[in-house]
Amino acid sequence: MTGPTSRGIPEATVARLPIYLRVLGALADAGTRTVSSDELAALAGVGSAKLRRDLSHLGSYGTRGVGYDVEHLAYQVSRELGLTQDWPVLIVGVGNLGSALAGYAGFASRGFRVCALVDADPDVIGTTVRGLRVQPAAELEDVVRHTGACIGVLATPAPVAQRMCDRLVSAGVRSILNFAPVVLTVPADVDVRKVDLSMELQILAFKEQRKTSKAIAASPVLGSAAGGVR
Amino acid sequence: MTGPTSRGIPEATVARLPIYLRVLGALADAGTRTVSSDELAALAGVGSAKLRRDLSHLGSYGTRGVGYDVEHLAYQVSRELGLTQDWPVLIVGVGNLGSALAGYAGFASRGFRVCALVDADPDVIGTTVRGLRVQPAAELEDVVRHTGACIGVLATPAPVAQRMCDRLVSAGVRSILNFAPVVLTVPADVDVRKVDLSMELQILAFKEQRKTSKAIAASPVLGSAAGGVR
DNA sequence: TTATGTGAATCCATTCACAGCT
DNA sequence: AGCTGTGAATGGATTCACATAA
Repeated sequence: MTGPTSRGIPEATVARLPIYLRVLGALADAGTRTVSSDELAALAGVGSAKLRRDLSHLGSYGTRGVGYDVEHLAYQVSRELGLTQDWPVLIVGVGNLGSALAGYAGFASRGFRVCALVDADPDVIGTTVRGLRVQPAAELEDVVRHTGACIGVLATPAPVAQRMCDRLVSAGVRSILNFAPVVLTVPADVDVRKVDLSMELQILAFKEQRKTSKAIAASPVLGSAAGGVR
Repeated sequence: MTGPTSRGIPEATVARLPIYLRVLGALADAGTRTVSSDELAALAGVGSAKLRRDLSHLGSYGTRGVGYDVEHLAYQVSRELGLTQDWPVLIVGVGNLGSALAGYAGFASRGFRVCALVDADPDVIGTTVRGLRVQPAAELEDVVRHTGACIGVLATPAPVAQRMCDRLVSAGVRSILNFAPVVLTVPADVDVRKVDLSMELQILAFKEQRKTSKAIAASPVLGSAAGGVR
């Protein structure tokens, strides 16, 4: 109804579009004009059937017998993700992580513009980080209005994250990227994505543990002692 | 066969265990002895049926009519994730992000011990970051052997990430957390998890875009101009 | 002939609803 | 009476396999 593909791209597909976009960018930089679903899938680390299904949700941008035009597909993916426009981003909390984020090159290259930094610490307020003056957290609402920030990044300590989140929401921010190790409560029309650095490590630890115990079970000597009771 | 629950916890469940663990920790700190699936689910931001299904994969640690013992459940989740042991972590690349990670409190509290930092930049080598001397990337293999590092964290620029990854793998590291914006190629027995900071923002942008266009379509004035062709 | 796009089958995850235990 | 743990139903995502188009 609303668009070319009767709007409704699966969540799982959206989560992979940024990967495809990155690979397409690398291909374009290398001067590649055309790419097949097999090649693109291999570079992105997914199966080719999955890739074709994903792209089919955007429309028919491939050519049978040939493949996809790299430039054109990259543009279509960009547009679908909303990256053809400029997104002003406000970072709340300018500690180690916050200042690393402020300087992260991957943001600027995708249309994300860090437009303001705020912090509550008097020692940090007023200092310049990556060319931006850190503003007082007390004036967060003014900063949002003044910069037109659309997306808020929370890089504060856990105890104040919910409070800062509430203030972002009441100032009109409806998309939040949360690095603080807490589960935020927000109204239904606000989207929160959480990046939890230690969570990722925990999942790795789980898998590493399984690999290690499998290796022990497979060991002729240790295996019988550990698993072979009976 | 191998354990209490015939090994095979769904991927999706494993990804949520760290959330439950965090909430359980907060409850324990607050002195709560017992928690029901409804309460725990609400705090974790999931449905209670999903939570009970998830926990059922670990075993029967609840008491009908009562709920779960906070301490005991936290221990069981910890154990399942492999957090009752110590995981030496090596960070490769000590730029802004790498040094932020080196000081991240969430690591230490979950059994992850940053055991070494390496970098290729002569200006950085030899400096002390978070109490650790930065060692030369040239000696990466020696550092892995000497520290017994199990998990490698890649926080290098994109162009060198694959090379550093290869060297980690050949030195025996089989679990890698990748912050560099590239898709790494590794042997089948190596696990890689990728944290892509701009990817998360891109997904938010996609949703924000949908919200905005929905708002325009719903607007009596702008709606007809934007969407209602024909 | 080659490689896309997609029905159809399959697999996995979520949700419902309630039997069973305390 | 209350809450867990789980069959059964549902819903999404992945994979297969091929009709279709260049």
